[in-house]
Amino acid sequence: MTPHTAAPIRLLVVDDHPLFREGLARTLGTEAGFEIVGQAENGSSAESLWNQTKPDVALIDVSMPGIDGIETVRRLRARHPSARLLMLTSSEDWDDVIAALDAGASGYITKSVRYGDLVAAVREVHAGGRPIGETVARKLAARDRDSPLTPRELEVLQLLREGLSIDDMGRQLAITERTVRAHVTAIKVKLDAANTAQAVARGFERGLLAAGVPKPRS
Amino acid sequence: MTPHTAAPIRLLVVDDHPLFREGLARTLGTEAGFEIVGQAENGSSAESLWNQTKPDVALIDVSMPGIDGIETVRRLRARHPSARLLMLTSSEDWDDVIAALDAGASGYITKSVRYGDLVAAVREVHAGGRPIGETVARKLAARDRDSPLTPRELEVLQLLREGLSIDDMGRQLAITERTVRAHVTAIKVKLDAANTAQAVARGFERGLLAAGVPKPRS
DNA sequence: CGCGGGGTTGTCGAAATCGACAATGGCCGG
DNA sequence: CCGGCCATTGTCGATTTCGACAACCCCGCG
Repeated sequence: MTPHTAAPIRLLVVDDHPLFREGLARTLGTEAGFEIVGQAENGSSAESLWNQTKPDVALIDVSMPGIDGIETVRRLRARHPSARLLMLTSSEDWDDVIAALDAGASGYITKSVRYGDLVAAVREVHAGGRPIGETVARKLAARDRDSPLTPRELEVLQLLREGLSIDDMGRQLAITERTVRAHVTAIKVKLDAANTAQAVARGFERGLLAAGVPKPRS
Repeated sequence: MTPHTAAPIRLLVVDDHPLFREGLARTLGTEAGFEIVGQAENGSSAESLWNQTKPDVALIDVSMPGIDGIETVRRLRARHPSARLLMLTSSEDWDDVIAALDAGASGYITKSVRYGDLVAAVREVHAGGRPIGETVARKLAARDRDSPLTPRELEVLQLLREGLSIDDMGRQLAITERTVRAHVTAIKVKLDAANTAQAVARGFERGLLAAGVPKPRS
């Protein structure tokens, strides 16, 4: 069972839910070849712990209060380009998947996987691989054709979802109402929607909008 | 600490996320006075396992594919009126809180609590208490103003999602535009939305609208 | 039987959105 | 270098929706 591991994989677990984090740490800690060197409950704590412990791999939850997982990845990446970061997520949010990989995550895995899959994923990341899971990979490949909207239009759709009026969106984006209307019109055409209301609905249906809370504005 | 516990609390853990369930089970299993007698990943499995193992307390996740936690509680309650069921939830959804307690859950606790709180809650449930957590309790008291939509309003929200105009909805529902408007207004007020667009978004966020395809019309 | 809530309808003017057109400048890839 | 896509802005009137009133009917509940 335990073939005298030459050097155990040193793990840092980052998750805001104590229950999950604790359970995960304890479970992985019993796994052969794994060593939990730290637990963090938020992004800033993760940063300082990384500096202190210099783990081999960090398991980072996507959604966290304050500095979220994506931002944490970005920051760690900036200071430690060789860091191996495996994202963990509960909901399969494609925006987050893309954002995470763009930010420099080595892998992306959902919390719905079986325990052994997670262990395998950690080992793969440690070995330099980029596990992203079958379902995630499949959807990721299909994201191009599933995103008929231009970046700007997507942005407008986000604001639309938040209930802003055309005027407010104009102010928010620092453009004229006319322009916003042009975008909204384009969105409705592209999503085959009769209303802004249906446009938003289509956004959710197509995964352009996540079910969670709207992203914080920069 | 004392290994010779007179009678350990026999626990059944029900959660669809293997990672979380496994971690929780292992962690609680090391706790003095606790014994994990089974793990279930869905409602039906939970039922049969309950019958087999007759646990003292069941930890049941709210959101699960297929038979969800609420329904599981309802079924277990029906067959085992004395069952002690502690609900676990990741998101603080008040509708679920109410539904769970109505269904017969003994307690309700969020996954964001610290580990010790969960242990305490399990013990409290086992002792016949009804822990519901401070935040949950506070919001529960205020559930009146969080009132969900009336059936009719929900129906209107569905149509709104499909992109129908006020007029079309009127025809569809065989009522006047004025009435539809009244419903729409009520929806926006209740969902705290500024637009129909945001109302739809809120519908998705609150789970009033499913991400799938709209239901076929009769 | 009265009370209250849900569902229904009405009116009004004010506000927002739509729709269809045309035009400019920037940037990327052929 | 040119064509095309994207973002931007403009104008026009027509249409839709909003918001805040008030009112009625029906039903279940105490």
